[in-house]
Amino acid sequence: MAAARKEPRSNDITIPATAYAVLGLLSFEQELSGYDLKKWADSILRFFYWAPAVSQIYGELKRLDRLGYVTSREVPQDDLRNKRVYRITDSGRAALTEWVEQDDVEPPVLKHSPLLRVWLGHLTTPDHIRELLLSHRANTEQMLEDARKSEAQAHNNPEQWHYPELVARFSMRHFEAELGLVDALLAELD
Amino acid sequence: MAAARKEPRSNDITIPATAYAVLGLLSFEQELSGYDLKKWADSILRFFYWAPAVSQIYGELKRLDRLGYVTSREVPQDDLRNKRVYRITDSGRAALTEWVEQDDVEPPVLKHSPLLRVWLGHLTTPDHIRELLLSHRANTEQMLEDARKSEAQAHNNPEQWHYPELVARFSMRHFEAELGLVDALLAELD
DNA sequence: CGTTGCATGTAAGGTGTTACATGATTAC
DNA sequence: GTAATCATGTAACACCTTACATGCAACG
Repeated sequence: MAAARKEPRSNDITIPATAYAVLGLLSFEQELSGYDLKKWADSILRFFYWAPAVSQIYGELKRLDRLGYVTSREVPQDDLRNKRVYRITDSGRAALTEWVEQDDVEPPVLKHSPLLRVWLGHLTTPDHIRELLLSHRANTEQMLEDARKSEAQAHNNPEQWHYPELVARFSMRHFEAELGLVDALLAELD
Repeated sequence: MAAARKEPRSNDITIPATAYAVLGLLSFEQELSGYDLKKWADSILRFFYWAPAVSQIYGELKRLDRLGYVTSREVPQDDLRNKRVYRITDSGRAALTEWVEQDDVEPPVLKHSPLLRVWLGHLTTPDHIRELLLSHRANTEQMLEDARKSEAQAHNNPEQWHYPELVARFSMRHFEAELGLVDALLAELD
């Protein structure tokens, strides 16, 4: 008998993690526009997941709408402009919860291009590699700083924000750890 | 004046990092088949980058061939079966080196779905979240063990393997750090 | 005798990006 | 007055995966 494959749960249509990420953003706030969602994703999600392109967010919203996971309405903006705000439905919240509780945890995906370059160090000089690592180190420091700000923000917020705060702290430490790893590697380069 | 965008260097056709990863594998060994490359990628690249599907490897090889970055020849296998082995060309080595030395370092991409789920913890119970983290922890421990083996292998090998050894050690520490972060998060869950 | 490894590829489809199009308002 | 922010979307394309097709050899 064919071994249990994907274990499609109940009435689940499988949608990508990105869709759940967008739905997840909507599970915190009342109503958000596609534009709002993009800003949010950029300011929070990018630390531990990643920030989808604007166009993809609009696409995902359309999909979520088709599935009945969100509803939307137009709110008048200025004069002639309208904006469309989205709200998660009960069905959407249920689907999202099911996804969160899903016991089959995919491992994190890491694509560390700086390291990929280091791995190919035999093609260039140690100086180049060192420079590359320092550049990566600077990027990481920037991320760490941003993550710290994000953590501070999450800190003074209602109960619902407990988990985001924990995750923000995790991210902070993650970037701190990365700095340590880079430094150790730099030290070993000699 | 339009700000410098992608800085297309010299005669560079931009090919994805994956293509360089495959080319990189070929920069160590003399000749490898698509099949060999897949095994390699699975056993090494996956720790800090990621392992492309078999079919993609064949696709990338075709592209690299078109670009003149690799050459191939058929070697008779058993009876009727042939296998095609690839070898990096001087032009390929030059292109790869240029890529390694490129000063515009893209940051690592992390898609941490377990954390994404934790972030949405308000939708479920702390027990579920704990379970999820323990599951992720077990996966990480497995990766750590594998990375250790890989590091040990890289250790007793010729000069060229110095950088892979450093990277293997980085990966080891990376997974150790991840375990630490998960444990800290678990502790804070109370 | 069934599974795994060896070995190579095609086809289809989903995921995600960039570029483009449009246009108002606000800030420097 | 030029750029940035707000605001939404389409189209084209690149990337990558799964499923499929094929078939021998070796191991248990």
